[in-house]
Amino acid sequence: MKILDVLTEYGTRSLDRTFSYAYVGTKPIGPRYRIKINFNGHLAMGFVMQVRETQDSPEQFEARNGYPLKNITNEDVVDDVPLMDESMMTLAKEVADYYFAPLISVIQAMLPLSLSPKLSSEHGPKIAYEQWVQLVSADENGLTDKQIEMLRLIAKNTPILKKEAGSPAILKKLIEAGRVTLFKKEKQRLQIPVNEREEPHEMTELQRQAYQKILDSSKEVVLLQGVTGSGKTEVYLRLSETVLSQGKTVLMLVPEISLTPVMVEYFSRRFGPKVAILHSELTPGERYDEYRRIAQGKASIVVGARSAVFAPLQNIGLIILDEEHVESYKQDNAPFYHAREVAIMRGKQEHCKVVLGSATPSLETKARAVKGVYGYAEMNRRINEKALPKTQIVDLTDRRNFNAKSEKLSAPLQALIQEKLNRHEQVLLLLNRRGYWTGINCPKCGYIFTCPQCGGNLTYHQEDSMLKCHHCGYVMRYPERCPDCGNTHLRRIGYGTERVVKELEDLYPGVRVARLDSDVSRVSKQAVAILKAFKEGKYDILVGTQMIAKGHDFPNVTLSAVVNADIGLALPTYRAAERTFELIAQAVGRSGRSSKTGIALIQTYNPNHYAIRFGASQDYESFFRYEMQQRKVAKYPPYVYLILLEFQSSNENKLVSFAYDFKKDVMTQGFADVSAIGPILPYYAMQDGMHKRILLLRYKNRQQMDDYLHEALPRLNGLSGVKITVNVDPLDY
DNA sequence: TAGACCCAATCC
DNA sequence: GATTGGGTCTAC
Repeated sequence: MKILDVLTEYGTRSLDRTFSYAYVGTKPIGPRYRIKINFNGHLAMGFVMQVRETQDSPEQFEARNGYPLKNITNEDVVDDVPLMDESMMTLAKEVADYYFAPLISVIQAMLPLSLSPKLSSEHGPKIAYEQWVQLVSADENGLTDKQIEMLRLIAKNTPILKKEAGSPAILKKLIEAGRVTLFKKEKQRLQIPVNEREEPHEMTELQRQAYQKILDSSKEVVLLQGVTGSGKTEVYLRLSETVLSQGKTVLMLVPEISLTPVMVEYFSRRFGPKVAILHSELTPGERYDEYRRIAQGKASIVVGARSAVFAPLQNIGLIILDEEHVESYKQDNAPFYHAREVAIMRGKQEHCKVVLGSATPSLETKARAVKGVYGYAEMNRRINEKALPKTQIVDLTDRRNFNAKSEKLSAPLQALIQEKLNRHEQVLLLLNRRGYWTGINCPKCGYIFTCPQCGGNLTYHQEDSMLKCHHCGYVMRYPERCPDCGNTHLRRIGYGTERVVKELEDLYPGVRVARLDSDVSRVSKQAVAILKAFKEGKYDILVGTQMIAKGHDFPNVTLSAVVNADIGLALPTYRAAERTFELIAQAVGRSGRSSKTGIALIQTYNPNHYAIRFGASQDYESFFRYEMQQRKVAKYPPYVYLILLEFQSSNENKLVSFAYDFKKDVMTQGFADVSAIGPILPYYAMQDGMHKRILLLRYKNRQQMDDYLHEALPRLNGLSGVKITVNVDPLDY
């Protein structure tokens, strides 16, 4: 008798183990096939982990194990082939292990909906087919003129899409006459623009050295640190060329979806149509097609965002993570994986180089490069020796920097914008806050409009006159009066991107201002359209959140300004300074990328803060040294590891005592160098009726803590109705 | 006393 | 995650 050990589709900790079924079918079956199972009296999707033989009869099996086996028949087998190859399975196990995530939930994160081991995959898109017409014989004898016309068209263009051939009735006659046949072929739903081929650019001396150093490095992971404008992309392309010429494939990761089209264009100009795209904004159908195209070996380059790290490429020769420091590489819901870490796991497994590119590497990566764990290549000058832009810091606490026209845009900034507008050059304004006013309260009774779902602050959006919660998505219409005291005069505080646009339009009548933040880019393709229009000079000023600061090359921008550099500094995370430094450094790097000299301006209430000073002067090395000291003193990464545990329950009393019990359990293990912060109320303390507490573990010995948690989580999970989520290497707190 | 409701255990 | 079964509460 064949026994199947299967995972169920449910990604919970208590079900992170296999269940056994008897296979009585005849169809091929094996590891990584999906089957439909009867699980506790209901239908569910199962995922086969192992097939084994037993000599036992069903009765003997039941006597030996204490439960009867349920049968799996031919009808229950979903797949004809395994869903993934063994190496992807090994990767899934490693990711699940590292992130304390149920294995099935990692597998589900890796696969497009249609191939995912869950029942809902049955409603996913199917393979789309197109009908094609193939010429059999061009013999025109006995055909009508209309039929001959079509036959000649087909003869000239065979094979031709059926719908392009013309009248179906005439085509039918031609088929009956044996002149042509129909066949069907898989349709590729995602149309990737075809670009003209381009010869490689001559590399500069610095690029050539970096390229060679990466190839020669004995380390598998190499940090490529190149200042903005130093031409990292050309190095990526040359490395890819080398790897492709060896018959291997390339995985190219970019931090944001809006950067994929640009990168795809670079690669397709250089290497032609063997590029596939994978990211979460593709339609499920497009994603499915691209996934299969990659799995079938029809693409040798994959460009994509975070989830593309799981692209089913075979024979990988190179993985590149551009802008390695960007936090969007970390998934912000379970299993909380970081594409950089997964890429490194994959690189190790496939024995291929992993190149981490950045102008301002994350402290973790830089520290490892300094220690020699990673290889290191540097490009410290811009192409054509272009000077970095001049920078100016404007002290917002000094009233002399303001005039009567604006409370948000200082006089020096106003003057610079005017100067650039006069010269028909472009301006980039960065503000890390969406919306119009960022807070509403009642000056009479002190009532503050907060989110009833999660307690966060509500932001007023003028676009649709709504109050929105940026954390959980709660929306309400803008109230005319205070719900407490009825006062109709509400106080509006703070400002976001929408308000800055309004301010600019008032200050410079006739100016063309575009805005780009996640409100705008939520409408698909809007981000790409706005970036393109701005590049083409259809706008004078682009206002946006950090999504406009990354990777984009705007040749005509000669002024970039950070409207309020302090927003990031106030955030409750150990990375506040690093984020602020990055934002400023990136903003400065956006200005003056072509022949014109650029200038960058930083408005801040903390003009002497090291993150702002070093950011403005683009002095990464000094920032790195200073911030490393801070982290060492404060006991934060990269000096320690972090794990964030989140506890959830509807019963607050049980929740709190459970959280303290957990902490006690950790702290009484007698581990050295372990500290725990909390349990504390998280910033967002409620979520659909569930209370939350968090516990932050800091430790030095990863192996020790891993072993402990792998034992403790199953033991303590689900006790007294408290749910535990684990976030390994969290970026907040 | 039947039905509603909640909680914890179980799933092969 | 879905189902079940037991315990407790509640309305008439």
